Amino acid sequence: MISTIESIYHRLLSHHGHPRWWPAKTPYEVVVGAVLTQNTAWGNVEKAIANFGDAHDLSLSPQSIPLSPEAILSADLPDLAAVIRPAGYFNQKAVYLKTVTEWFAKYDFDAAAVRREPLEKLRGELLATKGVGPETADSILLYAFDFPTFVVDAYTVRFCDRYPIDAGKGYAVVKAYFEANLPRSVEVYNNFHALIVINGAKHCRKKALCEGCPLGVECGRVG
DNA sequence: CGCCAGGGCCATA
DNA sequence: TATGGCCATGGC
Repeated sequence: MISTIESIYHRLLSHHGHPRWWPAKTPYEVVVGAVLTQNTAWGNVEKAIANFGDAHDLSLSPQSIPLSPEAILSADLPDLAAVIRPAGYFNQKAVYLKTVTEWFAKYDFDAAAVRREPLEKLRGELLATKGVGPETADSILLYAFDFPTFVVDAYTVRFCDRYPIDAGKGYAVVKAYFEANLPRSVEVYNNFHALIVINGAKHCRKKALCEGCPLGVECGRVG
């Protein structure tokens, strides 16, 4: 039902406005945020991001590390872990930040160079990177590098469950469902996933009935 | 106090 | 291939 999914998208868009995601200044900051937010509240990610320092500020503590790929690659693991501590799982994520940054190094930390490559090739490389699963890979490709790949996350699954939308089960199946029922558009994929998260965080958190949800009476089914 | 958050890895069967 | 344990902080 193409019209159904699209109508949901437009209802969310008119209700919440243009989301303008991902909240980050640079493509590399999206990459870092995508790893840090794994199973973690965004507020904690913001605290972790804020802990990265300015390379030119000599008053910073020795463990301070600038938010740049070069600095993260050369940083000692314990120091990096200390910086990202508020994001949780800091020992794992410190390693993951290094491995995903090593991937970015293949393109000389150049976002434009990444954008010249085929989507599926990049997706395969990212999925082969330790610490990068399907959601993180698609978040990076869509939000850092503007590739048309739909992001499926916990919010997306809850969203389908509550509406309800029978998008199937499993990451690849749900992703394919959305992509098959929407125009292949970076802007639509970007906005739709952002709106699902924004709407979910506001109205449809886990174990909470949806109150004031713009989607209508169907939304509120707990499944 | 317990539950949960914009997952992914790894061991086991 | 499909579960289940594990990782860890901070907000509510």
